[in-house]
Amino acid sequence: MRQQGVRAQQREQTRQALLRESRRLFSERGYAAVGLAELVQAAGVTKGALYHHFPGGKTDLFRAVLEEAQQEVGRRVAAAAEAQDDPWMQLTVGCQEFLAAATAPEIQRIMLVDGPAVLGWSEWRAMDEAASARHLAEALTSLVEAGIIVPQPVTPLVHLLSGAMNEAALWLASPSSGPEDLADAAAALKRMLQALRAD
Amino acid sequence: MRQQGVRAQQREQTRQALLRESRRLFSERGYAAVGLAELVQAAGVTKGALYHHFPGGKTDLFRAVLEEAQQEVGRRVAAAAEAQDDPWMQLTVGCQEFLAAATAPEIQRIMLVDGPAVLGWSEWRAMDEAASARHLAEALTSLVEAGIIVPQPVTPLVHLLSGAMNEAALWLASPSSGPEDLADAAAALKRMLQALRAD
DNA sequence: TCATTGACATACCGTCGGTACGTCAATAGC
DNA sequence: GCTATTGACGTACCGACGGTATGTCAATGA
Repeated sequence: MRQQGVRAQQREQTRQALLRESRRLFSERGYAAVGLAELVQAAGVTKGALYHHFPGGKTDLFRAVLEEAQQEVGRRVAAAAEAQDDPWMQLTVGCQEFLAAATAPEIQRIMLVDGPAVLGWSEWRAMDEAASARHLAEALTSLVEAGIIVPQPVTPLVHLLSGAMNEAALWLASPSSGPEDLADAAAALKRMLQALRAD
Repeated sequence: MRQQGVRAQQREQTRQALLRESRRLFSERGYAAVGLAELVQAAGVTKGALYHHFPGGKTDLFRAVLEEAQQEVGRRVAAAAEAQDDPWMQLTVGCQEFLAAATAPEIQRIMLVDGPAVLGWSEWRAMDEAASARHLAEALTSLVEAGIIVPQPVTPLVHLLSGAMNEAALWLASPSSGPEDLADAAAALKRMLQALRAD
């Protein structure tokens, strides 16, 4: 199925180079500080190629990079959760995994800082929903239905928890926090989750 | 004390016009979408005036606007909290007030979306700390010392709660949520706070 | 009264995102 | 196998934008 014709092969290669280099540059210096000239040079192509693959220009390219990063996080969280049998453990382990995944430098800035500003909060939120917040919502819903969590609307909960973890990840990755803070943050988060339980 | 000389009076007037119009434009269309030309025209001045008052240019102007917005929120939260006698009520009422204040459209985008992206998360966080998160930290600290909250490091808590409220405010102000969601979000937040109590 | 300075306005520059157009090889049809 | 077509770019250029250097003129202080 792969490599049907030298044409599509080259195409995919160029696209991947663009994605890879832009992700690196965006995460290192931020969306606004990276120019297209530098971007295409790093990828070994020209602006013509960029606009051929991403008609929307810089914004479109960023959108693709963001989606990639978000889905990576989403997969990591889902995988960690599915390794657990107990629904409650799926929630807590998933949250821990999210904290770890969102702390990675190559993810941080793109997903949590530039994302909302470049694409607007609504679109960012929709993408986040599709990639990873969806899992959180599903986990909470099933826990409510199972009676493990006290009955309540899950949507506000998703936003509160999602926001808490996002900010915590930002803090944990910042120079103002040390490696020992991760445990404290995880513990505090666990306590907050515990508060939702019915028993 | 006010109006010492026609000179300082005009100066302050120009500065306020710049601040007011830029805050309006930034909150309406976002930092990146507003050009300096439009900005200075709306304020009735020229770029020379802008760079005279804000040597750092667009970034400096945004920083001043952000600081203004943050301190407004901080004052509202502090005022609401101080109206309460019970320390625990100070915390909960302060959080509710923050939710209300941060939902205002003229605050939202500047404080929660563009802020971290334009100035970087570190600087944004430092300003937030000085303006409003400080109050949250103090309230939590005194509650821990009073034995009302279980002993634990407060810094992670501050970040978790702050992030939760920020994201909740963003959601509550978005078209994807209705006015009835505010009560649900407030209730969920209250439950999370309740989880911190020792009794 | 006059020199100084502060609060701007004007003119200009480099850079950046975006677009129009040209090029050339890979594919498709005969 | 030959040719028409198309797709994947490269090149040249444009307008707009943020930023700066310089000019101007009234308020201030001696």
